[in-house]
Amino acid sequence: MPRPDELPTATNFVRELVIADNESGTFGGRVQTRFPPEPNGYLHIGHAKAITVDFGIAAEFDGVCNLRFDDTNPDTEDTSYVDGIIADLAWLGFPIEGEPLYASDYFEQLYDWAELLITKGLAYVDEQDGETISAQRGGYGNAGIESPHRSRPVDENLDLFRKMRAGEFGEGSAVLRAKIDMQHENMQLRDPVMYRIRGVHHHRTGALWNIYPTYDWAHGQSDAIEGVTHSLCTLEFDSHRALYDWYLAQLPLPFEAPRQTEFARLELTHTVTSKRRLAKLVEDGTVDGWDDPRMPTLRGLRRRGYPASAIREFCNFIGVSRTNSRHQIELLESFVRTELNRTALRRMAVLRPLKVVVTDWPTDAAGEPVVEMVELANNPENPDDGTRMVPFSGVFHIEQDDFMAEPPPKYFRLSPGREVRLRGAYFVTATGFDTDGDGNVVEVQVVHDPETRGGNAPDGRKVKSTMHWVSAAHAVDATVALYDRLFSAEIPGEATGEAFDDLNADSREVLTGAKLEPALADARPGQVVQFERLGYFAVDTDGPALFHRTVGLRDEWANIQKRS
RNA sequence: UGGGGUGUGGUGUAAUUGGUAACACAGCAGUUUCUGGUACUGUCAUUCGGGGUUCGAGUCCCUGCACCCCAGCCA
Repeated sequence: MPRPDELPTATNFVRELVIADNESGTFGGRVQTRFPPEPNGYLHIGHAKAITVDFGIAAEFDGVCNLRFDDTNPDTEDTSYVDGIIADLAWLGFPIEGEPLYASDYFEQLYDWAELLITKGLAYVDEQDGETISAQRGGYGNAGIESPHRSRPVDENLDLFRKMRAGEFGEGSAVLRAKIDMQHENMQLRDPVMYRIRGVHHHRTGALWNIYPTYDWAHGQSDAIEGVTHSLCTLEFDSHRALYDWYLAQLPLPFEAPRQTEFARLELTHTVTSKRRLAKLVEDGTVDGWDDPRMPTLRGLRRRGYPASAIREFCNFIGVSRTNSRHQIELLESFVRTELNRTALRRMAVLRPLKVVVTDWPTDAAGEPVVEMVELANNPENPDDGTRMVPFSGVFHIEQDDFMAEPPPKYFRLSPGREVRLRGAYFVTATGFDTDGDGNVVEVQVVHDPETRGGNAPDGRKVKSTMHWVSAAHAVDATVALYDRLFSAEIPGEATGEAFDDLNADSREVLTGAKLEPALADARPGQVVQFERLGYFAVDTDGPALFHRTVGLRDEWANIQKRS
């Protein structure tokens, strides 16, 4: 199978567009993009796609991609998000050099340009309230009504606008509007608001400004100031493009006007990515925080153990199109498995322990059970990772799932009278078992074949199953958190219209009695290892007393059970 | 309701720009295997519906249909 970084990257319409621009010399062969998050939340998997597209296109054509914070709305923005976004970006593999850019750095230029529009008779101050303005905008197919202030003289507009800036008007008492066309079929062009009055503290400009530009007035102009050529954004801005172009056409730009191109945002099954919903999950305590391993945030995925490279490869692979779609989260998981299969060290851990006693196990001179060390590969996919020694003795734990008193067809694991292999150790055969009052198996007795030491039978006989195990006397205790989809429905909210109706109440199962092989005591925070036959598990930030299941292994037995 | 956008297998993305549907995931059937993992092999669509142009259409034309976006002083 081709390694992820060798997988063919399909072309896409954005790349084709840039190539065409370069051939026609539209931007003089220059390519510049930008990634423009608003600092009011943390980055999530959807941003990861935008990031790989924005940075990827720039890199591919030897251009630059700047990180620019779109901090035009002080109501919700905060420096802590700025720092968080920069950190997440670096983790994903896109460290920024030097200082990031901010739309707020251009407030003065934006203001000057606004006065220019007023002077040209293309903008006016409107003192009507929001509801009135909204009502006058009309509706789809319905006429708009012009504001009574629409035709006030330039001087009056200028005077009013300067007073807005000076803080002489109260919050919400006036706005600056572009004078375009109240009958336009594109609602975005029905005299959009350019500035609103806000009396709140801005995370960078403090109390300097009383007025703040809207997204539409700030974004294209910021692109132009920076020399962006290809302004890539998501589909919902399609109807804003006409406005983007209109503003730019009225201004004396230092560069050729940038051009906006929209593509579909990334949606995943069983996942929500709207900031509002993610914030609510945190606020309601449904999850532990923005970095809860169940969150689709970059910090959540990171804590869960998702390798940044796997996320990048996934984003590169899914392509860029204009089709609204939702990718199966299984595809992302397959990229995670592919990467982890190559890189994760193998270890043995028993999540739900069942005690097994080897009744014919030898004792030493002191009458203690003999302890043998068996050698196991750290990663069969990568011999360079070497081997480790694991203690084996007469009492050990296996997975409760790995023994059945009455095995169904196709069940290959341990059951009375059946012989299986303990990975790297011995062939054992079950001779008996004990149950508690409820009929649960609480102990299994086995006999071992000394000839099979190391895991192979000299007579060449085969067993159907190889199982993992952990010596009881040497086991390290740990807690393991198993995760399932946060939302049980493929499309959260599809049935009822409310995503939270589809919350999976069992998205986390915490197992406190897990038994680990000794080597795991040295696992580093954040390290991801494979628990053999179970899946990949990430060491918690606080150390190996807690593991998070990143993703399970593909499970043929589970499929067989599902079918019957 | 006006405008804009999008329809290719179960899912997502391709198709040398009119030349006989590719890749991945999922599924199914096998091979290999000291992980029921990995790896490998095979199998799984005629391109939203209906017309038309053409030797030839996923690509062009006509006509329906479905879904998404736009009426924040959010981005």
